[in-house]
Amino acid sequence: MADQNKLVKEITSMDEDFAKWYTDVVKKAELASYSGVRGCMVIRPYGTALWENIRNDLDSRFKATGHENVMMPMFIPESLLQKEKDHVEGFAPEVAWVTHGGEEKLQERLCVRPTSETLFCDHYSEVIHSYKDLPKLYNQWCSVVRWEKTTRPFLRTMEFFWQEGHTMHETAEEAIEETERMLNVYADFCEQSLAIPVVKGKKTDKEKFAGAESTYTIEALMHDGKALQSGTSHYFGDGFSHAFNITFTGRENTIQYPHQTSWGMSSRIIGAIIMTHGDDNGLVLPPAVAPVQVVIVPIATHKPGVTEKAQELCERLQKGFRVKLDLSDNSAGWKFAEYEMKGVPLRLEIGPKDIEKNQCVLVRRDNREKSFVSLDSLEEEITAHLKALHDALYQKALDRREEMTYTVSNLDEMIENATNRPGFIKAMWCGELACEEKLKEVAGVTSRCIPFEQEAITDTCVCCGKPAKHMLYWGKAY
RNA sequence: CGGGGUGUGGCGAAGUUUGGUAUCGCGCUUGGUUCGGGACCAAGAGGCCAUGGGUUCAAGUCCCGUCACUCCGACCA
Repeated sequence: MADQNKLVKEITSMDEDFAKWYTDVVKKAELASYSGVRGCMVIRPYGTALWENIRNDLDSRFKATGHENVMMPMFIPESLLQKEKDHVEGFAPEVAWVTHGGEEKLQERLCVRPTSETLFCDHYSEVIHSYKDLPKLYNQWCSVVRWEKTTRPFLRTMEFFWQEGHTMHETAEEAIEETERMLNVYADFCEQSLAIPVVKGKKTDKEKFAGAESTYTIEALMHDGKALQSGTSHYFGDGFSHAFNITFTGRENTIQYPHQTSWGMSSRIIGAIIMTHGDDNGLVLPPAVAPVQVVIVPIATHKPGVTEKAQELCERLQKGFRVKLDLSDNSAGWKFAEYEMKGVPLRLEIGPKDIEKNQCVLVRRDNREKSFVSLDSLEEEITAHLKALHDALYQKALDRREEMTYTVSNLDEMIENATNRPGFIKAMWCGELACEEKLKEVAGVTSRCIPFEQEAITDTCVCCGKPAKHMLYWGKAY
């Protein structure tokens, strides 16, 4: 009653301390907990169920675009990693090495995969011989290891879970098309399933993936105004093909090198969900991936018939939704708070008064609006409310992003904005690395992407004043 | 990897300044009463105070090291 809007007292409010709010939500919603291994987390059942839903949704999108799943080794011999120069330079500082097998020192050390381009390439060199073998459209679900200095649950851990697609194509055009196609798959997934609006674009050379010719990205804006790269798609050209000697006989009977792509989305996206939709009462989950879409809280279970009615309702709804019935002897109020903290989209309350009137109470997580719903039309109501909730989450996130997106035309404005207002900053750029570096130094921002949707703000670079080539999104990033 | 902070039952903390054998709240167990926004009563269980050394008759407390977590930078999905 002291604070009507914040019913869950155990979570630090966002305004007070966003970083603490984040870890509170991760812990209180039982998504993950720290493990005994430095920088690695235990993803708890609720977090795992969320990841499985994300995975199944994405996987079906990959299948629909013609991809097949494979499983590669988790070790990479040093010589294999060394084959592509830019790639190894990019990853060398953060790979973990296996030097012993049992008691014996290995002749060649093995790295624990930080990403699997080299393994895929090694395999592709064996299985690709003719243009008829192309395209190869492979994906793998796995975990990878990067020896990070600083870690945070989901956002940056030493081991993280992801999928990595690796494809080979006959022509550059086809590969570029694939790179763009998969970026769109990610963007659609974020918007349709996670209710997270994203900006699609291309990374600058400074920010692109080690070994890639070009890197595409989807960038999302978190509640605190920091950007989160939510998925990437890379076009490699034929650089790795040359390095790994992958060749095929083309249609004209000549030896050719295939063109490659890779693309990935990681368990970091769970961090994006938390920081896009969460509020001071905890997690808010988009219905498409929520482990529990509807929780049923029976009221006054000691009264005759209540438990039975709740069970009956649960069985009925399980046919169409992910439903949980909580029959524990915690108080109703405790349960309300608990499932709000865990972000369950809809709550149904059913008590003696409802049973009399053949209704139940339906409460939405995002705005906590209550309505009385007839049991006769419950399925329809739930479907409609889940849809409305998804749309509201998306719209709210989009509105916030727009509110927190600023446009600047010179260096003073850039510094003033970056210092005082968290969010995306749109500004023109000449294309020079020096300007990117200077902006990082004087304003603390990095280029997030060169958006596909370009606007002409001015015709000069925000930093040096020379003629501008592109409009970029800038910001501080996770 | 540089700078700061923190480590005490499962969780959150007090106790550290000024050494004297560990306290509180929540949670947990059992029984009972409750039940429409984190219920109440009663009785219990649970900690060699992160870790390794050192000082001392005596260390949660003082000294040195290590580890983990965390915040701010640098690096990165």
